[in-house]
Amino acid sequence: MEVALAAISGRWATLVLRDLTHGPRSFSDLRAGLPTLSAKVLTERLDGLVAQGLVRCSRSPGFPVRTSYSLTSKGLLLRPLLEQLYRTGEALLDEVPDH
Amino acid sequence: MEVALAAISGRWATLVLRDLTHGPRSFSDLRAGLPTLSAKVLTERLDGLVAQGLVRCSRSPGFPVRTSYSLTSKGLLLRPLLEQLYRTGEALLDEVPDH
DNA sequence: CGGTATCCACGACGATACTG
DNA sequence: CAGTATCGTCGTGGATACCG
Repeated sequence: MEVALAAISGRWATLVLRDLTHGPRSFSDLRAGLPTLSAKVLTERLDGLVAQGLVRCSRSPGFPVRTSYSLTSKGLLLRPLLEQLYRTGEALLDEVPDH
Repeated sequence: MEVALAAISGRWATLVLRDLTHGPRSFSDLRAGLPTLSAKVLTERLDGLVAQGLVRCSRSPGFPVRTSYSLTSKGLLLRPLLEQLYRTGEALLDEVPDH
């Protein structure tokens, strides 16, 4: 469990991973999907995810540079967990407050 | 998803919840199960979980005091998520490092 | 037994400005 | 476009000592 928790640790890492489950995304795509996330933090999260082997990054040559972030096979293992996060969130919202 | 993430936010909150899925636990039980967790942090996590309505606490009268923490119906909703965390953790460990 | 009180360290996060 | 640099805030967590 601690291993899985480390993978999704931090609120933003999880939301970045969710976006990537829908397909490859550029740096700007990710920023557009997470409007309140600063460039610095996004860079930090991506660096961490790449270091953990969950995400890979490819860059186009030339200028301006284009990047493409995508999930590795290891990153794809997180999909069921992300789906369960979604389902559990819905169940919690359905529950009457304070009972 | 953000709702579910909030529920298990923090590494320790999740591990406390896991212990409670096995039944009611006293403060000492929980400490024994999480040896590296300080009393202060355990108290903080429990207070937070109670405030979120996921855990309840009952105290025996007399001295020395005995407490019993258990999951509420809302807390029980987290069970599938905790199981998925376990399964995902195992899958990540099976994966060859760096691929 | 079941906590509090203090203090401190570190990482996550945010805002703003700037660069290859 | 895709970041880096700098600075500051906040929450989580650890250590130690103490209390009802």
